Amino acid sequence: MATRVLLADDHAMVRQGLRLLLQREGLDVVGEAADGQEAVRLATESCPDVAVLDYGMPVMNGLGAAREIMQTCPLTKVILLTMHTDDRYVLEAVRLGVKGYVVKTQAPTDLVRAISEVLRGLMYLSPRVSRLLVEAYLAKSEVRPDRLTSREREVLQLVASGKTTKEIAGLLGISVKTAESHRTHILRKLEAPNTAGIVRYAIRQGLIQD
Amino acid sequence: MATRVLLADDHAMVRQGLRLLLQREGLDVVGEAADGQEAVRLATESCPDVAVLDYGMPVMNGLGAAREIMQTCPLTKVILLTMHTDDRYVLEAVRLGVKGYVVKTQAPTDLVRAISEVLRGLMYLSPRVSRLLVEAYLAKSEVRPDRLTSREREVLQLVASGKTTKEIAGLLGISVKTAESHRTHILRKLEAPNTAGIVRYAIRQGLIQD
DNA sequence: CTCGCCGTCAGGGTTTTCCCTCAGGCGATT
DNA sequence: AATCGCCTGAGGGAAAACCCTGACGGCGAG
Repeated sequence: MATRVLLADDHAMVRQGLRLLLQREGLDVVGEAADGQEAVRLATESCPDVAVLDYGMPVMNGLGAAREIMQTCPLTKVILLTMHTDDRYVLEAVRLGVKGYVVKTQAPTDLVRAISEVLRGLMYLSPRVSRLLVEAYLAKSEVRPDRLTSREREVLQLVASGKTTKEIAGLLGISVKTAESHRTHILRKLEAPNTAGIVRYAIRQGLIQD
Repeated sequence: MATRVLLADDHAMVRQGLRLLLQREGLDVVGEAADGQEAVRLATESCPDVAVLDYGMPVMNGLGAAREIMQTCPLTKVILLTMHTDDRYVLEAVRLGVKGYVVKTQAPTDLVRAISEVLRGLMYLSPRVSRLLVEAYLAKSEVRPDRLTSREREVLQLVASGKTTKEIAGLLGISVKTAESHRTHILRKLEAPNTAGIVRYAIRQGLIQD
């Protein structure tokens, strides 16, 4: 019996293309979803062997869907499909128990290989992704989530929403120097060169609306 | 002789999927590009019948690539492939001479239909897009003060990706003062108070990745 | 052929960000 | 008790962003 695969991506065009790619490899695509919730629903019904989930989907993103699917169908191997190679995403996903992490910029064979590997009980990460992980290991002997404190996250949201340091100080009832201090710490922890990096991070994490 | 198609998308996986979709329809995919510049280079060499360009690509986006391709190969019909249905960009693309505007959330048949339509000399817009266009036409008497020029959009992308004004000037081969000038105009047109607003706008419009 | 928009560049100004260092209080962990 | 992380705050300086004004050549529309 062929391997049963669930495919989730909000772009129907991309989804169909991937379906063709997988079918050509002899895989049985048993379901397609356009968002995370639909993916969870379909997975709950069929509990496929593999669930290939796009990271950036509306309603519920790939990571959220992965969490729920792995709870209801522990035997389903989840592979995340993503546009970016950000190491923090990978760490979060791996910590959650995702079996594969594949970047869309890679050749389709990468996804096919990922599926066969996770079916054998192994974990598969796209070359670029694993390289990032290795570099992270070498750089700091331990993989650190580099999490922001709650206060820093609060400041982060305000910065990303366009507030100046002075405004933030006023809003939080602290001195400008303190707000500035938080801002500096955020830049350090995120390894961002400037405000633009802060905003992109905040949006990626869903901390602010668009 | 089969229709010759150039395919440009930064995600190799998506690109391959689309290639399969198009080949299944009897189309001849004569080239694949991972960014706008590569697409322009390949198009200049082969001048295909149709160029299917993803909007959100690194180095040069789909609209920029479309502009250059249409200059060097006037006979090549350009179809933009995009994640978003933003009316402003549709209008700009149409004004530029793009023959098709297809949204990735649509079924693959939408792209196939678009190709056959533009080959017949017609214009094709995805259903959701054309509805927005009609609405825009109806409300046309109003002026759009916040429409960015192509140069401004170029600067916008660099700002949003974290580049400083000095770096942007170097990258574009213009003076720092000119880059600063563009930056100022962007802030005005977007009614944004600072960099954060620029980044959020760029991400909303899908002009930069993550 | 004007007129306006675009892209180019400049001077000169204020404000904000970015980057150091340093330090006290406070709560939790060791 | 001592240490550590977090929040708080400050001084001071370099860089970048922000905001005016003004200018000039090009190019397309009226």
